[in-house]
Amino acid sequence: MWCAPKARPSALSTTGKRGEGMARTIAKDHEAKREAILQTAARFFADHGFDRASMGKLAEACGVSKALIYHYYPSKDALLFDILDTHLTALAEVVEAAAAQSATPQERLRGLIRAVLIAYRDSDAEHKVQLDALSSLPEDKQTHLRALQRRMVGAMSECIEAVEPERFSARPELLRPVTMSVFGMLNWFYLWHRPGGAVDRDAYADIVADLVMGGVPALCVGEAGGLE
Amino acid sequence: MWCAPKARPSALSTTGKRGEGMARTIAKDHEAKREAILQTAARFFADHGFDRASMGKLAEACGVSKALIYHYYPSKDALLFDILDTHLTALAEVVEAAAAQSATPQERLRGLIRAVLIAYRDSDAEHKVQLDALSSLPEDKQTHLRALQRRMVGAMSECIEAVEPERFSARPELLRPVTMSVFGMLNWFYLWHRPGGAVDRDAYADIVADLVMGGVPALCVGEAGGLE
DNA sequence: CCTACCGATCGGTAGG
DNA sequence: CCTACCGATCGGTAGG
Repeated sequence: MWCAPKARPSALSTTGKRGEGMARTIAKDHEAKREAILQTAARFFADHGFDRASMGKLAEACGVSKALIYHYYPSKDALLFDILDTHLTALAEVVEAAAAQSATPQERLRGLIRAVLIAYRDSDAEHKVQLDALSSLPEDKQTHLRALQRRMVGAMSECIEAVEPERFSARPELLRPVTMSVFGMLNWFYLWHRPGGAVDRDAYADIVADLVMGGVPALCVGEAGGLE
Repeated sequence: MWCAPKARPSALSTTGKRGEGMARTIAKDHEAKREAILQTAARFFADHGFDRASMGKLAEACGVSKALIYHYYPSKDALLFDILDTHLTALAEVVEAAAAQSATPQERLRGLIRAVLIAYRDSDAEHKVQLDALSSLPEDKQTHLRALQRRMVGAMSECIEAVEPERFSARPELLRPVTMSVFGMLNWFYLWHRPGGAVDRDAYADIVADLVMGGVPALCVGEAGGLE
């Protein structure tokens, strides 16, 4: 991370034959600094909006120069991608682990919903950035990230289906809307939740779980739901 | 519709007309032009993101000069505000009208949910712009718009409460999270719904209504979930 | 790891 | 002297 070309001995030195000679040690705190930038950037982008947040102001918020950020990331988009990739990868793993728990379907679904909200706790910024800026990424980057989202949706979908298998085998077209309803409830949470309020994340996880588990049996089977 | 500046059947195309000899009147189509700009802008801001959408490109999409847009609106922010104010005012009126219907609480809630989704049908662009850009408006403008949102939330909240008054008087702190859950489901809809799919807006309205009306009685009052 | 810059483009406004 | 507009360009600032 710090190059000192002027101080380096010339190629005439005896070690020159071996090429680079001494291996440049990668700074011990390289990774730590990169991660610090990543986290600060997520917060900064979330607070100001990705487009309005300039790299210069971000550098200021990080307490480093703009050039340093460009030392770690080749572009603003690359920084955004790393934020979202790190976030969604962790999230997909959490969700799939919770979905693989051996328990009753009810307990597993409740645990999964709880796990998502807990995972969101320390990722409000990343979550917001995702909603704000994911679609401004180049298509191939988007494809990769949306695949991670799809893993989450798939795991949730299976857990929901397992709670009422007969109903969803009778009305399979209901599974996707119900799954998306759950994500709607969860992904909307950060917009109205105020820490310290009467309903914390665990309490809200139970509300969501109760609504879906209590509501699915009430889904009207009789009425022909809107086939176009 | 507005993307092709060559053949515009629109109200904005009077520019090229000869019309010599005609006295300049106060444009009869002034209001029509303003509304055309408003609608095109909503679509354009939704598609490209408010910050990335330049006034120049918007003018191009409208088939007019940038200066003409500034003739109607003093600033980009003023245009954004008019989009959101028009949208949210109409929405608040729709919601309050549906909430005032005389019917059983169940029918009223179902009708309200349906009314919101139908109102969203022709306002996907405005809805998206709201989520994308409302918070970038100056504070006083935000305050005015958030008051409109609060009217919607209030009407929905009352309709939900009326379905299970005893439960919510026993656990009043549940009303807000349940209300927000419903808006989460509704406001998330546009992100996954594809027109022509198996579940259209009316069908989804019924799903949401069933989930909340079936789910609220299942909300656990104590510690363990009360599913019967 | 910074200062010094660039090509381009931004939102907004001039004269006529 | 007005309203309704356009071609051209302003001073600043963006990402890099």
